[in-house]
Amino acid sequence: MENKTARFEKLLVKNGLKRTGPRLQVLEILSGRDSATSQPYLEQVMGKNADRVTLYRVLQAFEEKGIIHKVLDQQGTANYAICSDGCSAHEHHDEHVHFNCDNCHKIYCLDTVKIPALKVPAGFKVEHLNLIATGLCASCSDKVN
Amino acid sequence: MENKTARFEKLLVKNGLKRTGPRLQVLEILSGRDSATSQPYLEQVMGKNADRVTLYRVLQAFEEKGIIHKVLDQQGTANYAICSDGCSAHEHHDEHVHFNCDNCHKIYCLDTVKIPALKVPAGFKVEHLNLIATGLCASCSDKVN
DNA sequence: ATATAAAAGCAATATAGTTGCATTTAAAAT
DNA sequence: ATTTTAAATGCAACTATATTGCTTTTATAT
Repeated sequence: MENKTARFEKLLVKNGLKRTGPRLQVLEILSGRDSATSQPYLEQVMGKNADRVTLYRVLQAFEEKGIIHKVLDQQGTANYAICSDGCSAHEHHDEHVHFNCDNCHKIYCLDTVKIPALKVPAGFKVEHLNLIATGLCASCSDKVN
Repeated sequence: MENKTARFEKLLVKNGLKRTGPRLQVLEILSGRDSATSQPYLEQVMGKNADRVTLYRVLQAFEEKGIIHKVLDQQGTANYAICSDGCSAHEHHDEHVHFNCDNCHKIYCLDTVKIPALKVPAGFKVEHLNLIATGLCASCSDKVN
């Protein structure tokens, strides 16, 4: 694999964002995880490397640029995951299913599962769809059996 | 229509809950609305008729008994709506679509729109589905045109 | 009328997120 | 290399939502 940090630096520059410590660290953390990551977790892991407010602003900037997307968990807490290709500042294309495991509480982006089209009552104009499934993830249902 | 308060009182008794002022008022408010109602709104409307904590506990009790269901809005704030028949303390059956209007911010329960079944990756066990659509509700898309 | 479990009230605290402003710094311009 | 400057960070204070422990009140059964 190519140098990861270099890739992240390019990504920042491409989006008109300066190459800063907190930003690189957030990308580093998010890219190393197989599920969406909560703000509180990020805050804890980053420790004193960045102020809480900085973290919030980094996340907001990344979301606006289409670098990450936000998904709320069952408690309403923000979780973030790196976007698939095809997202940009102009539009997110993350209309995949999010799977919320009742056991390990991880939130998986099921990129392969598309949200089916929907018939809504007359007059309603659907702009975006957000489907959250809950249950047991592959790893946890394994353990139970 | 039959006396509404009497109906609510029966509902409480049926669920082993005492007939109290705050509880009746919450039912009164929720039943008079055409969309899900946020905790902050309820708190404001109830004013000094009930303590904040009481309100939270009423909502929690109702949810546990299957009288109301909770849906989080895009900010992660809890909103509540009276359940359709068929919900109970043992299980909720509110797997309808929630429609979140970008303009008036009302959350509609689209009871008639069922969530389509879903194919998920091997190993994942889906327990519940929660589909939130955003866009313009019938009333708001009317106004725009 | 009384007893009692349940509910409500009150105070304090937790958690997530925001705002305004001063300081620092990455990167552009010289 | 230095300087400049817009962008980013840090800090302090604050807001909103939600929770916990404990005391008092009350709906209901006896």
